[in-house]
Amino acid sequence: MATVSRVFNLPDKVNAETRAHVLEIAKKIGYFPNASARSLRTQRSRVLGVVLPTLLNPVFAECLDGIAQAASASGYAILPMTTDYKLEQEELAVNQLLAGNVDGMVLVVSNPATSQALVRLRVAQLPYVLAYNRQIDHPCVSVDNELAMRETVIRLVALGHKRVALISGQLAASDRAQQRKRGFSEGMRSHGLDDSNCLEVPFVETAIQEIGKLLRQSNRPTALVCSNDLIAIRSIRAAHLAGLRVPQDISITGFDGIAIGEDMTPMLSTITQPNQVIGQRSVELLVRSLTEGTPLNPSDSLLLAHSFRQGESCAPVAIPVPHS
Amino acid sequence: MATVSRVFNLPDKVNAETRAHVLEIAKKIGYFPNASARSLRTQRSRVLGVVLPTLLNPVFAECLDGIAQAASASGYAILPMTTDYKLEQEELAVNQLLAGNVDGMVLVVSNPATSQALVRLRVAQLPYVLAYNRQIDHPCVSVDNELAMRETVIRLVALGHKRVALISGQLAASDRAQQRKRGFSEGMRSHGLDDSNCLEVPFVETAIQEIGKLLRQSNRPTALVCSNDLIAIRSIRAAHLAGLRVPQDISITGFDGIAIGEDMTPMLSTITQPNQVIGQRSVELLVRSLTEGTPLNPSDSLLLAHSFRQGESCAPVAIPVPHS
DNA sequence: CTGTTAGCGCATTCAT
DNA sequence: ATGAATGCGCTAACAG
Repeated sequence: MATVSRVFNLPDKVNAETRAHVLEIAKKIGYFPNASARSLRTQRSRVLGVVLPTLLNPVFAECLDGIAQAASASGYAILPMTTDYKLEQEELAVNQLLAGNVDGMVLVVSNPATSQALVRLRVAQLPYVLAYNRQIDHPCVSVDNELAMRETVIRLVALGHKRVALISGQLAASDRAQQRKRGFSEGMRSHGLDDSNCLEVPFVETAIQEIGKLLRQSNRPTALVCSNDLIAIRSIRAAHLAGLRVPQDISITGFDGIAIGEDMTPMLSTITQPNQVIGQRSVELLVRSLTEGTPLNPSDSLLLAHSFRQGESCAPVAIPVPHS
Repeated sequence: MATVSRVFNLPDKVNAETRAHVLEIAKKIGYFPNASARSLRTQRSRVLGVVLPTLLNPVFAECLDGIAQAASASGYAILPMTTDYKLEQEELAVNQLLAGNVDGMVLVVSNPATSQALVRLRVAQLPYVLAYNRQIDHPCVSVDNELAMRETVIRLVALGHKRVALISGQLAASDRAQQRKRGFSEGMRSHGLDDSNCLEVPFVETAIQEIGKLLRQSNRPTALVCSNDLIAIRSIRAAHLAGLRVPQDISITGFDGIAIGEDMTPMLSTITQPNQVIGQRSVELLVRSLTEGTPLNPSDSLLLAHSFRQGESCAPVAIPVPHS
């Protein structure tokens, strides 16, 4: 019995032919170690919990793909839960995962600074890594949202745009949205431009209409900076519905770099994050901590490089306002 | 100890004040039942395995979302694995899930008729449901791919199209692709049209170029029927790159009904499947079988309704060929 | 190198 | 309605 256990866990500590014999019989009778018993005995499940807002935004599906890959490569399974950006669900998910005996968690939360879910994790002493979030008190894997947005504003300004609006998702539900807004404002103000043109489109169902309304105003913006790709895609749609050509009549940028943006026409101009890599690195941090038994610190946080995908949804401003 | 167990599992079988007392103390010391011990004892993990080709195609992300919802609603957790359409990975995933003590599995396989993974499941006596696949020997939740494709061909023919090409993903890696091709052929032949115009684009990287090549031929098709939405989106791109307008110069249809197709311009005309519902129903079948202890039969299979989303990527053929 | 033993935390008899 | 005892299948410590 102990020998069989060794064959599966410490194969070197058992004689080669004994091992072969055991393996042969195992194959024959279809035996393999029972995961629950193993977990009970070792107090480790080799399962990682994953908490994401939704799988319906490809940015998180891509990230989960990376998480799944990295976990699998390290011999871990994953147990994903979605929160739909709701705080209660965030806590619920963490509790269920905690009850599920996961060894650690990767999560994307609404706001790390105020998250009760994270408090629970701290108390439970469970290792965790935040993905996409960025906050001084937690180990995070993310990009520099502010910087990326400032850079984008600079690009648009260089193309001659002066009336630029930010189209943002629900600000309260996401620290990323807030950081991106901050970056937008900084970028605009540093050029002496008005940063107050911000449209929050909290509901998917009505987003296109609301953006359309903005675009039909007489003094409409010449460029839209969107806080994520899904909103950018809807903005492009809204522009078309309003009779505007993208990018000739209006420039539009996104944020996230979801794969499908590259196959659209016009190809989405956007800030790309390495979504799969964000997932992978998060898992790697977690696994390293688990393996080495070293606790995870905020100082372990990773800031990954973003980049700008040129795309086709941005162009120089159409009719430069005559200067005097 | 037994009382505490009852409080968590059979609350009615314990005195109300005893229960309250236990619960209070549990809260205080942060106690909750250990999942591994419970699984070991009951021989059920309350975890469902999920095997999908990839999360990078939104169709499966949407389905997984449905699976996660339904599982959560029934008190089950899910353990997803992706196969990237590879047979070895399919088997590997099933084996790992089997070793992981899952109570049942929802899977999307390449070909149910030949899948070794399914043989393993049969042998292991583990309940499972196939999603998207459709095969007489297994319990499946799917739509009628052949019919949907025939209907689509009819629509295009009604718009005056005669030279219609099928753009398909890797046929060998998916029974759906084969069924859809069959439906295309049947539809074309029933109208006396040439059904031999089929382009297989196995690799994402080169798909757009290959489709572009087809579109630059002198006798190019006036409509493309694509075997999934991702390919349809790439076809639209290829058409634009070839200088063709969609739908004025060429009509293009998809299959799957991924949400993002609705926000594109032109809005994707496509056959929509109820992706989240496919996931939900699959889980419901599984859970019912698990709960009632009744084995799952091929006769439990569900055929869900598809529908055609009108979209904007189809139009009457531009220059009808003069008839004599 | 292999076998014996104990106990991980729980659900489930069987008593009470 | 509650408590005491057993074993789910495994790993780890120890003995041989």
